[in-house]
Amino acid sequence: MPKPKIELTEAEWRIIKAVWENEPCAAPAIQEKLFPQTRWAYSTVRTIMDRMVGKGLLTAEKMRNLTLFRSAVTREQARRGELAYALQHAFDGAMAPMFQCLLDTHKLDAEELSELEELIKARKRSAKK
Amino acid sequence: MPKPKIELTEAEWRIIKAVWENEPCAAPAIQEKLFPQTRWAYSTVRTIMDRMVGKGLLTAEKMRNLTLFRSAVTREQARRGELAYALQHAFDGAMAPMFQCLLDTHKLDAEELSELEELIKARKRSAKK
DNA sequence: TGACGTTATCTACATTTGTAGATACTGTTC
DNA sequence: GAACAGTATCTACAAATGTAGATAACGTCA
Repeated sequence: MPKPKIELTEAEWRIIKAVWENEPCAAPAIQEKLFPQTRWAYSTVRTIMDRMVGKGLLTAEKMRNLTLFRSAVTREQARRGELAYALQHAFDGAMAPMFQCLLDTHKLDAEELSELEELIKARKRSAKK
Repeated sequence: MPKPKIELTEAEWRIIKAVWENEPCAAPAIQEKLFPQTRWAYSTVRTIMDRMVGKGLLTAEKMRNLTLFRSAVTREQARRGELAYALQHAFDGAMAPMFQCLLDTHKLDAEELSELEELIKARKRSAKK
């Protein structure tokens, strides 16, 4: 069965995104990469990453003096987890109100709306067959 | 200006939902209402509610021996906050991938898909004028 | 006015998260 | 083999969150 409930904190999101883009990678590289935005010290990054390994969000493999990290959940899984959280808590599991809110809040131009329509049509087609 | 960044924890969601449905209300009532699902003690509920007042999520008004609580953010605001969090962190602000993920993850039948299409069409109309 | 049920207040403690300094180790290069 | 740069480990601490017991105060009804 799939990973149960994937939920990431803000810091964890930052890190796993960097990992996805550099996989496999060492902690110092991630720290450097994030430093401009976060100003985090190496030990900060490393602590979070180690904790993420404990949670099953990353895996670590030690080679000589280097620890290589890899993501243990895919971007899709993480995204789904985040959406599931919002859907469950804020919308009691009801999709329509969620879409409604999304459409109400984020002003999309006609073109973007058409794009969404396309997505739905595509889904309809694939569901039908 | 509107409330900056509204983010609720799981426990806070539970409570504010109960408040929205009973507003204005006293803490003991909320505790009783939630007890079947949560098994929380009165002091647990009360502590969370007091902290929520501190965060500006609820307001409290003391009358004699009773404290009446009211929500300080609307359901819509809270929903928007939750979606904004997901959109920002999981999708880097891009709506289309978010919709895509939503459609991929939660299987909707033809009817529900049409409903969504309707929502989009309605939005198109109102945007046009 | 004393007892009782209701509500409130205080204090406490474990866990998780954010943050990082200090110190130790390792492999490489004179 | 001493120095050094790069990496890792350990320890720490504050804030936020989840959880609740113990105690006090209030209002009401005999």
